[in-house]
Amino acid sequence: MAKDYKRYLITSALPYANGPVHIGHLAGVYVPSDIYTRYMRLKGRDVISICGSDEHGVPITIKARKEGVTPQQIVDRYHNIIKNAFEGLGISFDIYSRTSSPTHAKTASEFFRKLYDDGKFIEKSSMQYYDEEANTFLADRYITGTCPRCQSEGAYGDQCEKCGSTLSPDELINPRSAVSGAVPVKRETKHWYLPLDQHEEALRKWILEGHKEWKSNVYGQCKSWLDGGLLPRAVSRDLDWGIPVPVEGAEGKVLYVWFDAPIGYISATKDLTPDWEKYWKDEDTKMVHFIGKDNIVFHCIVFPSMLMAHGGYILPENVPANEFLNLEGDKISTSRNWAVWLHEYLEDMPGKEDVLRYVLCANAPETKDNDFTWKDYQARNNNELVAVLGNFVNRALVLTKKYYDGVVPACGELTDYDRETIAEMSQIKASLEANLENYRFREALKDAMNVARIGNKYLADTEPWKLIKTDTERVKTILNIALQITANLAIVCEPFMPFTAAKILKMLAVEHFDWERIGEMSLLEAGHTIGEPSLLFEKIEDDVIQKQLDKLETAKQANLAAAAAAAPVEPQKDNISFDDFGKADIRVSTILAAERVPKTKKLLHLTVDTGIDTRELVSGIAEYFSPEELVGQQVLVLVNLEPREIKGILSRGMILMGEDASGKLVLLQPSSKVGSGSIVG
RNA sequence: CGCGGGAUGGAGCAGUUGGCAGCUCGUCGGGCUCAUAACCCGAAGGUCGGAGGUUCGAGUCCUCCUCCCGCUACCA
Repeated sequence: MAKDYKRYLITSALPYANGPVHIGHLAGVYVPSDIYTRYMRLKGRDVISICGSDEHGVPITIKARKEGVTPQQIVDRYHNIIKNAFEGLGISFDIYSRTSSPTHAKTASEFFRKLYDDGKFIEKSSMQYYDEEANTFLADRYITGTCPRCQSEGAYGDQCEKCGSTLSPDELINPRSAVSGAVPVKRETKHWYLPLDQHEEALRKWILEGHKEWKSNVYGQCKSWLDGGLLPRAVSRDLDWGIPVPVEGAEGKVLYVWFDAPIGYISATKDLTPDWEKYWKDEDTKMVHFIGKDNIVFHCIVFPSMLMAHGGYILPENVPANEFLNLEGDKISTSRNWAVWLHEYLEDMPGKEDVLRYVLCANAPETKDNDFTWKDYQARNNNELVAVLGNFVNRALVLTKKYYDGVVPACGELTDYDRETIAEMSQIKASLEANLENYRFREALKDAMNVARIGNKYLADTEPWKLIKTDTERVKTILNIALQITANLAIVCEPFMPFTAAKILKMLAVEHFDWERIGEMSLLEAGHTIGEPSLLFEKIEDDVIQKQLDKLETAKQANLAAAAAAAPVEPQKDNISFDDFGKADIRVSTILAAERVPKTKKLLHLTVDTGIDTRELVSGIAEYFSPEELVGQQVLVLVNLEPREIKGILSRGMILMGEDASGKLVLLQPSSKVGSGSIVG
């Protein structure tokens, strides 16, 4: 903190170009980074703000295949939507680049090659699943099959969502490619690994000893990784979309998107300025990564390891990662279309860019996940922006217009009360700057709003509208001070609400105020003529909010319908003989006891009377049934299924359930009670 | 026993090294009328997720537990 940096390099997480940007991205990354960058610029510091689209990786190829277009068409579409939306909100990157640019291909390629030539990689061959129809190797996530633990369908190669167990693709029963549906085959493939373990000590010293001031979520996450021991990490993939691995015999292989993406920060800087090296390689540069919590490990462990392996680069001085923003109580989800999309907001709410910036900053998930609701948005606009900020500015300007025809009156003798108010104003700057320097943007925004609060209180206490009848000299001083406070607002709003700051300046008929003058009461000279007052913010009525809520509801319904339609009825399985069927022993059983399996989300530990015996089994149905409602129910149990140990409990059988396309489970039970042990067949 | 973060008046959040529990919004009462019925003052409302412990003193430190979120390495 004590160090005096000569220049600042601000990066914001590269948005992945398989969808537009939503309010979660904004609140977590782009609004804070823009506030910080604007503040740095206002302080007159040498600062550049870097961002761009992250355009490689498997999900983009999948999306392209689904839509029958090329990956390039996908990324072109979203790159443009994202870039324009950022501009619309006043996010002031010095450059918004993209990882499909020629500069990036060259930079990433050279970066890899340097590490390769210096022997920084490990080469390893392994057998991986390959989809012969789609001609592609399959990431774990893109292999589905039956879970070996809980027998449920649709488990992924890395995890079963039903029972929560962590899997490897080899364990899946009847593996299928999620890309084409084909049965995948094993093929040998060679990849390069970055041995993170070799950088463990350096990382440990750098973060755990050198950066104890990092946010607790970031520091804790890093500590946990470092304490757990790092492993070599693959940095290449078998894919035809991305930066080719620049090594002989590496045809058909590209750089892993997480190797390629952070280098995007470097190549974007190159596109911005020929002086890029002084930002990346000079110890006097302070680099700050703005990211969401899902990115912590890549920006604190993987990318720094890459930079250290390469040599010559500086490491980030801070990584102020935010938590997540929810929407109306539910997780924001691109695939479920549960989001407020920035480009749509800008269309639906023209002229309300700063309202969104304000709400997202005031409610930013700085220490924990927060919730965005349209009602809260409306309340903050109406009760804070309109009532406190907009109203004060309007009062000061309208009174000046009315009493002095828009000419700033001279400040006369000060009363004790004036001096108190001026003293309060003089304290704003230190607090505001300390909060901004330490990434406490919510608190900083409060400091800025306090200026308007001070102004409102000052007018209420001095009552110029009464004094104008008795003491016109005094009113001049009061309005002079009110106008100086208004001028101060123009400065303090700039990092948070640039559109509003510009509007205030225009109304004051002033070009610019220097940031360093915050707190001064001589910003406007007596005799200066101000411009026409207009409203900074307008009230947002219920119907506008209702429209947005309806829109979300529509998205939710459409999404449910689409999910049902997109998930067609499972095709019929291969025929079996009567004998095969006869092997299955299904009995009507009664549930005697049920309790949750501790530390799991989905598992219930059941005791059932099968008629044959009383036995224990574990079932992944806890999300749909509470233990209480199950006790006493009759269900169908496949009793001669091979017993399996789940979470330390031997499960002897499987409850048969009906499952719809959304994964919702229902009990199958006899239409009237029959004896336990009754045969189903 | 996988790891990390979180839980504080009705809502959203602060709470630095342990020292009288704060802020914004909402609610109620009052004032004001320049202002977008906006503004100003006052009040009510919290056993700080639960249980135990350390201490003269715990929201804060220790132990255990519950719930929410994220990560768990081929998930961007």
